[in-house]
Amino acid sequence: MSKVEFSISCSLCDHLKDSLFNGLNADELARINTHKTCIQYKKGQNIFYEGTRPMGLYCMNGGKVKVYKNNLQGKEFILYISKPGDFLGYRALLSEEFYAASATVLEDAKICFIQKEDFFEVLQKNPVFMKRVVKSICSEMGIMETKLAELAHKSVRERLAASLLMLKETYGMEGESSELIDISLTRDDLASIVGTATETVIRLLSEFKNEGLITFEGKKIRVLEPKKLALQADLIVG
Amino acid sequence: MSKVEFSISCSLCDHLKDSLFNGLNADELARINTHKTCIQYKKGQNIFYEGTRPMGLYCMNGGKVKVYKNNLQGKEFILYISKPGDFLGYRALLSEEFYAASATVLEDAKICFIQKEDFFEVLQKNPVFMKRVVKSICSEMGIMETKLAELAHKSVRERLAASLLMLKETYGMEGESSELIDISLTRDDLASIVGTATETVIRLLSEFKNEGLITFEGKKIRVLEPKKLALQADLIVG
DNA sequence: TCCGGAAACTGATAAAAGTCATCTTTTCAA
DNA sequence: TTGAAAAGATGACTTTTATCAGTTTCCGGA
Repeated sequence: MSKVEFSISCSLCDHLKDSLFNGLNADELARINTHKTCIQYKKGQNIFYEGTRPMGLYCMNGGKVKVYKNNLQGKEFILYISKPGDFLGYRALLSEEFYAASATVLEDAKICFIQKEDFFEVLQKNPVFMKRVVKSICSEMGIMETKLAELAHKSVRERLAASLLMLKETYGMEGESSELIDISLTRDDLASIVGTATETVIRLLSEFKNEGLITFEGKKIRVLEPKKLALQADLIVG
Repeated sequence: MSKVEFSISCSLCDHLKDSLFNGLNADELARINTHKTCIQYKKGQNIFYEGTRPMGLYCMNGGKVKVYKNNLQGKEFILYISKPGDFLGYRALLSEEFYAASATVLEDAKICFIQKEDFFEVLQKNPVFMKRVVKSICSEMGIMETKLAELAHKSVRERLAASLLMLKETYGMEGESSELIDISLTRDDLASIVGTATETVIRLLSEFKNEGLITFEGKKIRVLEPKKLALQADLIVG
């Protein structure tokens, strides 16, 4: 397990345009850069643990990271999957609490760490940036409200279909009439996203496959019939 | 169904000290007051509906309100129960989206409506207030993350026990060795909080009663054995 | 290239929870 | 005060999903 440092200026970052930092001026980006450390993580490495104190903000430059909670029995539930341009761990930073979740690398990742003082200074001096951050957080909360209601009343089958569609929206690679979900998740990970047992995911995936809704390509899943999948997810009325 | 107006200055409000407005100066409170309208609602009346556009901020002065989402089949899931001092509907306001949930009065309520322009002006001119609002939202998100993980992996029995304890924490009236949950919820409401069927709540409540963990007092529930209930909720290790 | 462990898969079984039907009790308004 | 509607309760039954035990397949490092 190696943690290799790398160096990239925020102003030159490919993902600046997708990030909440987009729109900051040169001075502000320089301030963000001041004490920044950028590290390459390997699959399986941990970024932060639930219950520890946040010291700054992580900003994704490459790869994919899962943010999850474990219950007392060790069962995992994945709250988010972060991709380049996303902030990581800013919620606990802004609420001045310990991390409520842990973060682990799913696919080899490059992540920059920004000292909280630098982030807070830019945040306090730039009301437009503050507003954008607040808007993003509140939008995220709306998504979580929807997830809560779905988790409460949808069946596992419906939730799996909905999760596949969500993953397609976020990681989908366009094909002619179908889309490949370009993220390699184990059945365990998928179960942790849906909130169910691994065996149940395996069984339902093969049902969806037999029904012609999806196919497997190596470790990845291709969505053949998004409309029919949306019907299964009870997202649209049949 | 009558909506009776009433009048109260924020600076004289009993609940100012519990509210995010606490700490605002006289000028700022005056600005909040400028276009404020205060209305008394009866049980069952609606405050706002999912899918509509927020025009301002609701601030609870009395009573109790449920914030909930309905799924396509009409099943309800209660996201929050708001009490005096709480803000209502500020998430959608700050994310500039439509309401993602609906709000209905559980117990006769007095609610003030603050025009969004007034709220935003105070928010933008007072960075300390902004920081407090952001901190509160992020803290709320942490609670939702925990709820999501619990909903995913806890049994209905565990969730009901946890919900009763949560209600006790928020609405508990101290007794000698037991606490009365001072909010009258129907079994339907309780089912919508836990995310289960009404019959299941009824059965589990009578189990808890037979096990001596709770008793019923009129429409309310008294928690006799919070520690044993916490064990049932799998919140502490037995 | 071969071995060991992880991941994927399958089947059997049990437990949890939803649904439906029915009945009783409570509440509230005419 | 009473009668209808809402809320609460109970039983029978079904479906869903978890759990456990076992097998097969895949993949990376020695």
